[in-house]
Amino acid sequence: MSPCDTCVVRNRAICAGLDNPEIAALSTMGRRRTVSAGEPLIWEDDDSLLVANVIEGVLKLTTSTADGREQIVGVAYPSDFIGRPFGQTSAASVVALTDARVCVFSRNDFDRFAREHPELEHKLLERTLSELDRTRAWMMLLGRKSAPEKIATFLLDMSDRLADNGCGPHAGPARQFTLPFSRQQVADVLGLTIETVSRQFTKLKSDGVVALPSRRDVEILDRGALQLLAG
Amino acid sequence: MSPCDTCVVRNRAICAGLDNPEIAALSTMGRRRTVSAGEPLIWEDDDSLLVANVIEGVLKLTTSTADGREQIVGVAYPSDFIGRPFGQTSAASVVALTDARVCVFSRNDFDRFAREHPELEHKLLERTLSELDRTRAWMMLLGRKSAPEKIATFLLDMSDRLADNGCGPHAGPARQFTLPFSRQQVADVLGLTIETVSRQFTKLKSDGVVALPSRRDVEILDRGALQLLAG
DNA sequence: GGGAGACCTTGATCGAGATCAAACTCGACC
DNA sequence: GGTCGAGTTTGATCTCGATCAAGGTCTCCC
Repeated sequence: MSPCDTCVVRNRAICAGLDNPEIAALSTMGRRRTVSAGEPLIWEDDDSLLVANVIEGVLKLTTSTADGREQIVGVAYPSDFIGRPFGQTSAASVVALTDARVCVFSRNDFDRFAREHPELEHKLLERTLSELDRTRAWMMLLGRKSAPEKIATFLLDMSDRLADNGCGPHAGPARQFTLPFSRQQVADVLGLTIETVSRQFTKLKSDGVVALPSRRDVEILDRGALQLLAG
Repeated sequence: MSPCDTCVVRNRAICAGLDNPEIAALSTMGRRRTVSAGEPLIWEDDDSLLVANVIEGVLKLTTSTADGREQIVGVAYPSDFIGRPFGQTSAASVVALTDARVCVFSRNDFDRFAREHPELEHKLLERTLSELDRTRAWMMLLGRKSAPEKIATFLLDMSDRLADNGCGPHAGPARQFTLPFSRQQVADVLGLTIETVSRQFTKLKSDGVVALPSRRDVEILDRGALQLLAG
């Protein structure tokens, strides 16, 4: 397998600020990997000590109870960072929602490299703080919002997240987009059942708030109404 | 107001690894402040740009909806870090649950200082990663656990958190402890109503799983049962 | 383009937890 | 000690979302 050069080039967020010799060093450590939709990102080492960068695609981070209930606790988009440097194994498991390409690093190598490159640690810190903010906002949704509010908030969030996937100028939220989630996965993000999600989608459609041209496609017809519903 | 020297001494987590001149520089930036139970930690600057370290006491981080529903999205114990360096204002508001002492820094000063001291940024990163792990585990609770499971998980979590508040050798989880939360605040942590929390406490008491000598005091009688209930 | 199966929608019913309402407890303060 | 009031418990009822149970639809693959 060749060094994962494209991931360090594409992943501006992680690598910005490193000058060239440092990028070269990071690139020799990373290995590119593809993961098909539905496949887990299996950590190759026995000790489960890997970290990764998303190059392309969307992955979910989930935790489950012993009896099989699942909660999606995070979603990783291109340029996002996956894994848990500097500590015990993260409890979450990672599964690709779409075909994905990632750049994988051994955790030990990555940790050592990060310690030697403060600029990388700084980027990682900013990114982790942002993720924590987002996660806390989601706690509000899970603990206190009703099903209609959850669905509306979810659609607005997806609209924002899927807007700036490309590299162009920030174009604002997307009016139409393709969900990387099945109905069950939407339920697992929102702490609902698949039936409730389906009913809420149907209601939004019949109220003329959204159009649903296909199972995965969403077109927002009345953003104001969604924002009102989102609470 | 004098430089906040005790906070940097006591807060090993933030300051470990900095050699003495650096500690001196940090200590000139921080100002000690006390906050009474129930009082918000009001950010003094107009632009709400402060960060802080907890020296003593417990504080809650909350988000609220427009119509007044509240969710506690984090709890800060001694040595924990509060605030949002390197970015826009965090959405959460901070209120002391007990009388508290904190060490406050101007965000700009702190940011600049952190950028110049990679060891501090590293500590901050480890801490933020741990907090993210904890927050994600809480998402599972909020999204997928039943009221009895939530209460049991909460009590076990409190037992762990309140155990190593002191500086002695790690003594394992506490068998009895004083909750820093009112019933309403427990409800706000767990995404329940106060009535449901009260009923679950009463049930655990009459089942002999816990003793409740006073409103705020808890004694765990049957930890195994709690762990079973926690799911 | 036809069949199979995964995924999704819809309907009927149920129940956990919310809501509404009232009594009780405990500590603070006079 | 008595009173006041916030905080808590307990009870009755209601409701939202879960659960149970069919159908329906899209897509993949031959």
